Amino acid sequence: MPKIAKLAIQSGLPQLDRLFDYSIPDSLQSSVQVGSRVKVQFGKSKKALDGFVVEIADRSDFEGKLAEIQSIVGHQPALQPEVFALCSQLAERSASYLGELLKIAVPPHMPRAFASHQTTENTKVLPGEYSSTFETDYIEALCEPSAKCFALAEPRQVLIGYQGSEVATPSWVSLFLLVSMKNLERGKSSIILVPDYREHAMVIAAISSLGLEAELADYSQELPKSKQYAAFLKALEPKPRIVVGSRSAAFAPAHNLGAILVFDEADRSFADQASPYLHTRDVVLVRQAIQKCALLFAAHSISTDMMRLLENGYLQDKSMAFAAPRISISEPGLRVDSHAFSAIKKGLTEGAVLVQVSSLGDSTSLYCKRCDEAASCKSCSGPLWIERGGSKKCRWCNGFALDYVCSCGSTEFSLGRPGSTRTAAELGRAFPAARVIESTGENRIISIPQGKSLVVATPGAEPYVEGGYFAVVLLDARVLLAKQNLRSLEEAVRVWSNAVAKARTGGSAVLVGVSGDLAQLYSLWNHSKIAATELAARIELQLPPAVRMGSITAALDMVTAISNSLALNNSVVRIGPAPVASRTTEALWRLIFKYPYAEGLRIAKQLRLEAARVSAGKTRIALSGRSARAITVKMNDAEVV
DNA sequence: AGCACGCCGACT
DNA sequence: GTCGGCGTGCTC
Repeated sequence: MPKIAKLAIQSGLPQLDRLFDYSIPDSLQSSVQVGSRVKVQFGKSKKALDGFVVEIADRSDFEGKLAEIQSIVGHQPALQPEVFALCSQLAERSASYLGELLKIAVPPHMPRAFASHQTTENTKVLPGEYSSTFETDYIEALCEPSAKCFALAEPRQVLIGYQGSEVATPSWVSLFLLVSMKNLERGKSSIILVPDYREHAMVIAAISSLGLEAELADYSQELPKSKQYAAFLKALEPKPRIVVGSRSAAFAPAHNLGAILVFDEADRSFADQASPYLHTRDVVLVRQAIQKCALLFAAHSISTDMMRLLENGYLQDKSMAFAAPRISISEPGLRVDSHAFSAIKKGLTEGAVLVQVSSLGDSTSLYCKRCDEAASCKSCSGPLWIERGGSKKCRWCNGFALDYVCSCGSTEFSLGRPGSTRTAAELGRAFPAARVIESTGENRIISIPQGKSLVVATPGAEPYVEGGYFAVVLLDARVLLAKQNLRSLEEAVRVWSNAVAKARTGGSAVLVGVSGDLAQLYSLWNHSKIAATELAARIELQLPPAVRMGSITAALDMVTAISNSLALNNSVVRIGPAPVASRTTEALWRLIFKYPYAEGLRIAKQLRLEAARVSAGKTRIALSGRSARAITVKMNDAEVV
């Protein structure tokens, strides 16, 4: 009896978000299985498209004549049923469509990388020969199927050992690897998600020093596409693995998935900047619900999103037990005040010191010496700053303004707050014996050797040093706090804490220029009180994450039509529409809408229908020449405030 | 996305 | 009479 296959077609067309039946030719009867990637002729397109077998059935409900599957790609099913379920649920929830999610979840087939891929040796069974600072019971509890936890991680390095070798690594790395090893022991896989390549490098380094490379599927985005495909193929094998990666690894196939482990979920890099604008936090919450695996978030601070999930009981608090770091605070005053100065001085007598500054370059701003006017770009009127090399540059358009003259005719300027370069130069003069290292987002240093180094770094660019820093000074703490942004407080606390976590045991930290309740709570490392207070304020103001907030961007007539349809749901609060700056000649308007979490799925479905109806036939052509979406829907857009 | 079907204006 | 404009709709 010839079978038919129900296929999800991988295409960029929203209206094809359903299954299509194809007959399986005799020659492929034995090889086609659920999850197989196949080539099919579809519609009027000349070249064959990729499809994924979602179901195999005896008969079809389709009236017309079925086309045949042309060929099969690869020999392992490329789309696991769980990953298919994840993609379809996320497509619904994000007002997107299956094809777009499949593009994220399954990389395109690469014949050469496929041919050279070799299956690795069978996983060696771990005899539990590891040593750590964690109780076995604690690790076991985190590994329980369906355990959903948050852990405030000890803000320092700890030791982890396996079969005689021992390494010092950040506490969260140690914890994640212990959970992964426990899973390997039980024949289960783990997925470790990290915000960027420095954390990625830490995890990979620890895995290799523990001798676990054979089970590693390295999902790094830094690797060439062929290596990324090799990692996908390795994760696809029916063997337990440790998958390590960033956003895209949340979709990685995994044999017998035991746990998903996420470090620092509030880092911006977990929010996708491209459609369907998903946040990794939401992706893993949905995946956990589908696979019933363990889910563990760890961080050095508590985001309001984590706090919300802890308060409503969705996550269990499994914070590590540790001694709070020593933090002193100083009142607003001089930028490098006596507290900061003496901490740097004392730290440098023993080893490396970390100084966190808010921005890179030489000077964050420029003012005319004669009329005190702020210098601004001639072409876009953005503020000028002085970059590392000493040139004047525009913050908005990145253009150079080398021969800038103030509108009053003066060419004499005074400098604003120092950036990393000038801070490094000034501190270098004050501490001539120290080796001064500057690390910024543009020019990042992953780790430095031990020794008397003075490291000046912007948030997120702090290098690791083995054993940790003797002192950590948060120099521009107040500047980070004062950003005009809904999340400035939790973001400031997060970046301070990630810096403090790089101090050694017994090292000191100084929070410079912040006073009041926040400074008091911070010096006591009372993250739960800080997060609870912040969440309470958001609930009072009905701002995320107390409610969800989304946005719709399109031409005014389309936004208005969709806004009217949203108005039918009286739990939705609409703000706008307001015009937004756009690079295209066409004027774009944006509507912001707030809605309760429980309404999310219904609203996403409604918006998807509405957007398809309103934009039918109105696809505009982007400047690049490619067709672009006429309507952009973000179901979770915290950036708009 | 492609591509065909379909129903109204100026042409050998 | 009919060639062709691109609005509408379908793709197993």
